[in-house]
Amino acid sequence: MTKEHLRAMSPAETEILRLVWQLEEATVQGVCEALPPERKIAYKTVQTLLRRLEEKGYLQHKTEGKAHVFVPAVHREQVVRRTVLDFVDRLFGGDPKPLMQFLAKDGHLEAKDLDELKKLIDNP
Amino acid sequence: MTKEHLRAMSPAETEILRLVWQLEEATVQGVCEALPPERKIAYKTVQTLLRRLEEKGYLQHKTEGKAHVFVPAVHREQVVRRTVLDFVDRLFGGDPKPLMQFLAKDGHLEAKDLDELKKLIDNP
DNA sequence: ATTATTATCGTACAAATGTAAGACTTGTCA
DNA sequence: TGACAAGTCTTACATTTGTACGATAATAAT
Repeated sequence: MTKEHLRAMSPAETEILRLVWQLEEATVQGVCEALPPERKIAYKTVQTLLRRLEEKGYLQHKTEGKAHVFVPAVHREQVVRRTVLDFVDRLFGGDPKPLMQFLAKDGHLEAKDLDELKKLIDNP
Repeated sequence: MTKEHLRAMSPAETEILRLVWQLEEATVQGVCEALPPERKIAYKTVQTLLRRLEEKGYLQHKTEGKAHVFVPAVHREQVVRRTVLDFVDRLFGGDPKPLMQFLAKDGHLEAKDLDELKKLIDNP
């Protein structure tokens, strides 16, 4: 259970890790391109963030050509779980209901999504 | 709208601010007592955190006896909103659905809560 | 092969964060 | 009214975070 020892990611790191998950595997370039255009952040900075994520154990890399290709080193689900629970702890003292409520009324969900969600609630 | 200028709270600050919300108003003492017993953190540290929250504009204080009584300076709903949306942005790229899903199946919700939630979904 | 391109690696550095101790002040109780 | 307890105010300090540059190394193009 290596997972317990993972130091928490910082917000900026979280942002980057999400992109690696999305891309499944990614070079620095790749991440840079996947960034929302309004998010101005230097190549070198992304590089640093990826390196730190690797140091912390969230990513690994293989070398391909001259570039590093980063891949997740722990399951996304696991990380999401820890991160969300921690967030709920800090902001709501561990009670997820207020968060659900907020999302249901303020979370910009489409009717379709809400429907899906109800199904999800019914068969867990 | 003063609200836009609020610097983000740090995780530790969030934890403390939540307690002030819970208590409605609180002294350093009060917050210390409201902390979960497993959370070991010095009086002086709580004091620092409260001061920083005030510097950042989340709290104000009045003096009562020799102690400061801290009270929220911005609406909780507002802060929660910004904080949650920011969180969803970083971890899910702005899509709240995965978060809802996680909460629905992994969020330790009681059947009763889920029911409530469904009602909430139906009349938003 | 020489050059241009593109990466990485090591380094930097100010600001924020988590954590708290020491000095000084002020109500409070004997 | 003077000592004491409980506060605040000032300061500290190691770490982490956000942001990035310069030197160097590897690959691709000519």
